[in-house]
Amino acid sequence: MGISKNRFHIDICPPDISMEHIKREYGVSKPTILRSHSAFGEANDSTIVSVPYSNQAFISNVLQSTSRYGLETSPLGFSSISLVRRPRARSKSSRPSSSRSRSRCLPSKDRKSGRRTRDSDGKGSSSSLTRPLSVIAAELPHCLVPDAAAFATRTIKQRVEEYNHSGKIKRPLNAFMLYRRSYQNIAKAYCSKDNHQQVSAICGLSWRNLEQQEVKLAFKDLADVERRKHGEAFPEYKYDPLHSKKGDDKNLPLSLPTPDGSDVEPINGHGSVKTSVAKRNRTSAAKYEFSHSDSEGYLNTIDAHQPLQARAFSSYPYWTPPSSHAYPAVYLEEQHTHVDPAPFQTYPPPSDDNRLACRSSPPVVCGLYDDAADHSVGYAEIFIDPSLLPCQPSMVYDISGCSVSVQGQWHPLTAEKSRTETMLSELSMPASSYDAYLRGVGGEWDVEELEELEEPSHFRDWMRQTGA
DNA sequence: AGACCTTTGAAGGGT
DNA sequence: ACCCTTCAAAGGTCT
Repeated sequence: MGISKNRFHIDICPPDISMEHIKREYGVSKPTILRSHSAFGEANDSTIVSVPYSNQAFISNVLQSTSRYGLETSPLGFSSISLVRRPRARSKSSRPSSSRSRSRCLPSKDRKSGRRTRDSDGKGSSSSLTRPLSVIAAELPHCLVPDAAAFATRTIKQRVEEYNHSGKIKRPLNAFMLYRRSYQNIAKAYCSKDNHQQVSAICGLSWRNLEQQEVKLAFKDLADVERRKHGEAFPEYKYDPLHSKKGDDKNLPLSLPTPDGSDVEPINGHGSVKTSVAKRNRTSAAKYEFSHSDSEGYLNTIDAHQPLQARAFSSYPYWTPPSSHAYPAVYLEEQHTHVDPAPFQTYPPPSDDNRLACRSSPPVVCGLYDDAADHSVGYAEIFIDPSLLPCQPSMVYDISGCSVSVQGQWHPLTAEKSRTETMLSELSMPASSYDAYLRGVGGEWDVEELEELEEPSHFRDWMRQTGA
């Protein structure tokens, strides 16, 4: 849904709320139903209600109500976003081969100058953005903020697996890319669609003009970690832009040794392999001496020094697909470490392969990344988006003996067990969701009868079996 | 189908 | 040292 200047739209799903309730809930006199549709392709019709906003009380009402209703767009200080679309670059056949896009035709200095011009002349996007995304994110607990620290500290095994999957070694993310990755979901809330031109513009504006220096320094530190870990995973990798042009390197197979010395298949990459052991002399001066095995300490260090962006790094231990706000999102993740899993619990988000019916059959149940590289004992953790629970978001649940983290707090509880069972029963999840939960995607998981999991001990046993 | 768009920053080669 | 280019993400848009 687009966002208009004076109204914003709420996706109420299912539409079991009366107009009177909407008026009372949101404090608006004339809500307008824009459309009804089947948001999940099933019987769960969704009603988009357009309501005006003009005061803080209304905003507060909306934010407090998002535990039950999905918030499609936010009223936080934004007017409509419109980008002045640049004329498309000439077709490949009609332009010089050395230029691949309009922007790339320009010197970097001119490109940056062009960005400033677009911003300064008022035609740029999100000129009404007045607060940095990190601050806005802290006020939108229902929005996902991917864990940049967890991303930057991905293990060598994870990075090699990514390389095996993509067939090429990706460049490490710089500070802005980490920042953009963290707050893109916040920025999306102010885009008409998942328009990444707008997302980039919003993130760029926030990063360039609004974000506090401490936040940027923290992301730069994470970028240093990302580069260092990338170098550890691919010690022979060397960025080679002259030979990495898309399309030009398709016939340039590279044989890259893995960190453990074993050979891998030749690849098409955006890097080349140095025959010598010499690597670039990294000029980055990490503020914190940090080993991957001590990511918790690293995060604590960051949090102690940079309280503002702690929200960004500690993040939330769950992942909420954009279109499934209205239902609890429950994820299942294999944890293989006895260390506080906070740095690892959100990355990577469920892939398309193991994401279960996020848009088709809420509640969502996901099997997350399974990284058994460094750990031997696996146990299950379940994550529930607290903003989607029909109760206070600060509650901590314990599902069948498994620790459950809510709002970044990790508490292996025993006292709240019955509450969880009560909560689950109150959710009235359709049988198909349980089925999906048990089956996984594409039949990758074993299917067990629901009855066998009614008892917590059964569930725990089941998790141990499947997690072994 | 695949390039383009949009952002910042890293890193390479060339001058 | 400076300039220029490419590419990291990412999904809609365009050719």
